[in-house]
Amino acid sequence: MKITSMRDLSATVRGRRQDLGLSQAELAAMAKVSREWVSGVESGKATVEVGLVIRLLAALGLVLDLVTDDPATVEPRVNLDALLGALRDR
Amino acid sequence: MKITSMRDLSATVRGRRQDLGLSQAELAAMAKVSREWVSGVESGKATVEVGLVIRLLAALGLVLDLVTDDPATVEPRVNLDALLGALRDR
DNA sequence: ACGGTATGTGACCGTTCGTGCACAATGTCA
DNA sequence: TGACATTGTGCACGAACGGTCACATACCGT
Repeated sequence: MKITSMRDLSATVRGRRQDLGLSQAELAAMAKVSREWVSGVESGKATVEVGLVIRLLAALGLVLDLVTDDPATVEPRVNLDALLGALRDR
Repeated sequence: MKITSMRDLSATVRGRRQDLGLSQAELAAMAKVSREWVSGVESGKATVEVGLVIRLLAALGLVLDLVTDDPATVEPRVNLDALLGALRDR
């Protein structure tokens, strides 16, 4: 599953947890976080700490794979529009 | 690149940024975060918000892929040892 | 319909985030 | 070696974290 937003992440977490037949409380105990925090992740809370997320994924038997978006790109390449836009109001 | 810890993530971010020929400041502007924050990520800070990390990876042209650790598993499967250990002191 | 479990949500609290700034340390290139 | 850019680190501040407790709602098997 490609993760480009918190929606993708939350959906994958919930689906995997249910596939494993775990409650939020059980998963929370395994990952050493609170049940409410798991609920937050599954509803797409974007401000959760990435370290805890990695722990959660490990408890679910999920591994993050980081791949380049554009396989053809070898030469250094910059999104100039994004860069200029971000720099405009500085 | 498989991401199982913050070390993996930070190393990948730094490598990719340098491949693109970007400074931390440029990358920070593109992802709309502070330069200091980027420095923290690249040094393995585990408490950074996952939403900002996703923005950063997008700016780097990187996509997260979430795959199951054990491809053979179809039936619900639980790491009972981990679960019991976590529940023990409750 | 009923009972128990599971999940969502809000408030409170102590802690820590992310930003911005300043300065030191490091790297780079002529 | 000497500018200059880049990166690391500490501080103060407002904002928000994650844990916990409480309660409401939703779900499920019988």
